[in-house]
Amino acid sequence: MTLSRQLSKERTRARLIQGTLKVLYKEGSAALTTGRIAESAGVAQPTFYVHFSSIDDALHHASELVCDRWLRAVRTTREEHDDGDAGQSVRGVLARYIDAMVIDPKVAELFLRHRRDSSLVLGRAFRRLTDRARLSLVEDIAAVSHASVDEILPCADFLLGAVLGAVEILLDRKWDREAAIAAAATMVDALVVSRAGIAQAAE
Amino acid sequence: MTLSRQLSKERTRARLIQGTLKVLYKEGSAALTTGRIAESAGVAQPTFYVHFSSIDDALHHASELVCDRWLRAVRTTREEHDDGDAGQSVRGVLARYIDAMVIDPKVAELFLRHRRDSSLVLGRAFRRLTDRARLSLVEDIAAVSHASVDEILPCADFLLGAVLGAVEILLDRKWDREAAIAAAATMVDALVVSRAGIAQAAE
DNA sequence: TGTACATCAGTGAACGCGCGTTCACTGATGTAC
DNA sequence: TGTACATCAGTGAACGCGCGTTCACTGATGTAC
Repeated sequence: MTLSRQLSKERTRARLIQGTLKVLYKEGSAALTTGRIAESAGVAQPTFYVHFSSIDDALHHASELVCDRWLRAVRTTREEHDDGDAGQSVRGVLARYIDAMVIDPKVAELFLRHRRDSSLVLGRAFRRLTDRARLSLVEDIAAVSHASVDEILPCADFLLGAVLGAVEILLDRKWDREAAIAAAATMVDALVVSRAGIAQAAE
Repeated sequence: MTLSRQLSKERTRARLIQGTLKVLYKEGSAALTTGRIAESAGVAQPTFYVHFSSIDDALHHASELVCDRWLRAVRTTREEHDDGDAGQSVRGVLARYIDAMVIDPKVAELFLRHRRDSSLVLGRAFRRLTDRARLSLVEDIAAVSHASVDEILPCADFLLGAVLGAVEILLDRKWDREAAIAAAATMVDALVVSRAGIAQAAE
């Protein structure tokens, strides 16, 4: 069963991208060298340059993969237990966003670690993803609460903060999924209810 | 006006520590070399080794400085506008914690960036600081609300998340201080009020 | 189907560069008399 | 106070190492006839 050239090349490329994320997750950005990436992918070091022009190039493609996957997941993720409610309440919306991140805990960890670190290509990609997710989250929350997008837009970062806080707690295995989602929903509900006062105070 | 040897050495050492933080903040951990640190401190590169045995050693001392400074600040910071209320309400407690971080925005940014990155010595120090701050925050919040430490301890990460969320928004200059503190207080209040249900659901 | 040739993913070897690290040295500061 | 010597913070030069990067080469896959 010999693989076609194209398929074989695509597999090696995919392994290199996974290797990039794996080294970054396990050893940190200081250990992210072409040699370590290639080793993690099970190929010789110069093979890295057959697929990517630099480590930044590999990170760019890795971040595209990761971001696309997350955006797709947040659109399709449904609550496991109570399907009828899915996305129809604040709690349901938060559950979708939280679940979409927790699907791949290692990538979620990388996101939390690098989302404010613009010195790495990954950080800059995560920042763009954050901008998209923030707007999308506001729209979804507005749709299921008695608030307009404009009213809660100023709170966007706090809403996203509640989601990321829940994700963080789940990654650290401190709470179970239901409790984390409930806590995030409590905080978001309170913030949305007080939206008039907050919006007024904001710059 | 010649400086004494001891004073001169202490100054160079302090400049190297500041240089370490400055390079890390401006150029990221990838650019954190002994050469760049020494350059930032205005000394020759081998001078770095007169004061520190390695970059990790310098980071260790830098993190000690930063963490000590923050812990002192959180104890002494008082609200600027309404002194009478200082620390006597949930809002007052949150204001103290948030202000203590925002005093030095660049260090706060480094904290947010590296607090989950255990590959750097700084990250590990920040994690220990987080553990101390979390417990301290829970105690302070419990003292000003109708809740015991045990009741809100499970929520500790969400409380800290609200503080860090406010700090993040202030660093990004999206809100003013009052609005950010008010929003954090709204979320924390809601969480503390619902503490019984949350505590029950938590593992 | 079989053969001769073309393509190309992957590799070993080699290279220059920048880094961490060491060390003999300098000259200003400190000290003993 | 003055002098001779000791100390030591800071430095220029040199080193080895690991990294990114390049390249000629290999051998399996693809293709034309």
